[in-house]
Amino acid sequence: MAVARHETIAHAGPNTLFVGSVEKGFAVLHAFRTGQRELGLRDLSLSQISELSGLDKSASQRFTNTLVQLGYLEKDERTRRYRPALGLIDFYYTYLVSSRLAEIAMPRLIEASKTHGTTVNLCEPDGTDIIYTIRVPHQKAFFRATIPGRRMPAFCTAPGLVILANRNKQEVETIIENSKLVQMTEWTVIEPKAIRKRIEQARRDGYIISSQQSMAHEISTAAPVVDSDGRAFAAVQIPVYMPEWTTDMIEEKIVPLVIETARAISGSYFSES
Amino acid sequence: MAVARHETIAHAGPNTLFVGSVEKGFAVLHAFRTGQRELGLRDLSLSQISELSGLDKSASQRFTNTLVQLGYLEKDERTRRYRPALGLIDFYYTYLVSSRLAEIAMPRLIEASKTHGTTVNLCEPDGTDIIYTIRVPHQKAFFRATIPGRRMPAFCTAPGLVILANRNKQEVETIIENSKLVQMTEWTVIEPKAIRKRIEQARRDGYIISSQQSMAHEISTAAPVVDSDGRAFAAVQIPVYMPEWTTDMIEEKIVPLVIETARAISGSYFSES
DNA sequence: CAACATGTGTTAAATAATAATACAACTGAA
DNA sequence: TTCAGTTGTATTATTATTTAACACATGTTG
Repeated sequence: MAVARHETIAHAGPNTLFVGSVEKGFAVLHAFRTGQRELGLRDLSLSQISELSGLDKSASQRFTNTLVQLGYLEKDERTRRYRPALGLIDFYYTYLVSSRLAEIAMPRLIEASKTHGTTVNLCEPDGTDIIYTIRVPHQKAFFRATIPGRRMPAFCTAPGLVILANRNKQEVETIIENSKLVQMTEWTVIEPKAIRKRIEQARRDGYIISSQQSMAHEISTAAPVVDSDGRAFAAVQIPVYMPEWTTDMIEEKIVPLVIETARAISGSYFSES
Repeated sequence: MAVARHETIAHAGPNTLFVGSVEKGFAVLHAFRTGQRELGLRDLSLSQISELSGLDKSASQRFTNTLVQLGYLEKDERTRRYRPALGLIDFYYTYLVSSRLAEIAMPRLIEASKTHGTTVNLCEPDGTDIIYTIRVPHQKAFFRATIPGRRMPAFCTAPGLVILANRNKQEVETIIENSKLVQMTEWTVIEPKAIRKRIEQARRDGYIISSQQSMAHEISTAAPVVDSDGRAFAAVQIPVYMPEWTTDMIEEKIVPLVIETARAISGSYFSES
């Protein structure tokens, strides 16, 4: 049982320096993300939380109560349901404010978004995913697609692929192997060979244009942000939409903008410190 | 001692339904926010974490380790310092994706930002603060001032004051009483009488223009987002900067835009459900 | 209205978190 | 380079804190 407690949730943090209660608290918070994705629910009942987090009823009760007291969840006393509360926003601020990358990138992303009136995003890799770190929105889009913190698979997104293009082959293989290669749209490329080819192409070009790979009508262009060794640790991405934009227009206007913005960020990043 | 454990950090969660370890985990994360604000540090050593969080060395060690394993902190093995990690971004997503307000507001804020090429923000009240929930940035500004999750005192910000203008008097008094009335700039109004007057004015007008109250050269305009009882629970805010914008221009262009955007959000909010 | 599901509160039991300690690794001054 | 001081790491016995089971209350649905 002493071990089972950790196994249940995720890791084996087998040593005495791992506090399981912290993990369980976060498990409750994550239940809301999966609850939204899988069940489409904004708020969850105690038993749903229990289900989604893998904690038993008693534990769910204690952690939920704790999170309410701390201001990370709020409870609707009428429906007895819980939902994420404003306190959670603090962590995004905490992350960004201590990120040198974000500080350098922000003004350049804003500038870039004004050039052609497009959305401009900064993405960072996390395992087999990329995460949208900063978004400067300009077009309306499907709500979830406009929120910072959104995760997408690296293998089928422009930012994911340009980042892989500037990583060594072993890393690329590891990511491809561990990715769930699922179709996001009917055009999504999921054959490892074809994916490697696209990465190869992106490495030669220094950018990538990715059409309808993760969302219909969306064409996504991205270029890598690299450190002094040429290793990518982020990407600048600009999405545009299909009837209005053609590949020719993108090649002419978006590609140079994306490349230049990414290069400027890379440059400042390792010159300033 | 049994009690002291809770007292140390913050609350009295005196019952058995409160899990102290969760609070301590968050205390470590918050140390980074205060560390950034008070010491200007991006990363913290173990002893700094201990200092800032109020946890002893052993506890800091355990919680820090736990948070690293969970992906919320990362450790630079060379300098032995810790910093916030990418995992923290998940919570912003979790909050926004389950917020009906955010979903309704997002497209309207984007639209509004294009009208005159200005930044447009959505703010929500939290105790004596307001928090910038969604930002659609258009102008470059002091980095920290551009990040979602930023907190500002309600009493000296346009969004704070318009929200108070649409709350009952008791709530207003409570907030004023509990606020630390400090000068943010040399023009900040900090006398309770004068603050009440500004709130009164904002109630009559349905909006507020606030000049250099929290930042030099910044003029901030805001209008309330209200529920079906007329109670404000958010605000739309547009900041503009001083040489370029004059009060007349703001009255003419920004005020109607802010009011209309806030009204549209309010309308959708309680019509859709 | 009954049967069921879900939420709430309390408890004894013992696991998992604690804080003290000792050791190791840096840091910088002499 | 050495040494003192500081900071980080690892281990442990102790027990306070979390646990899970239970019983009760409340709401929900056929």
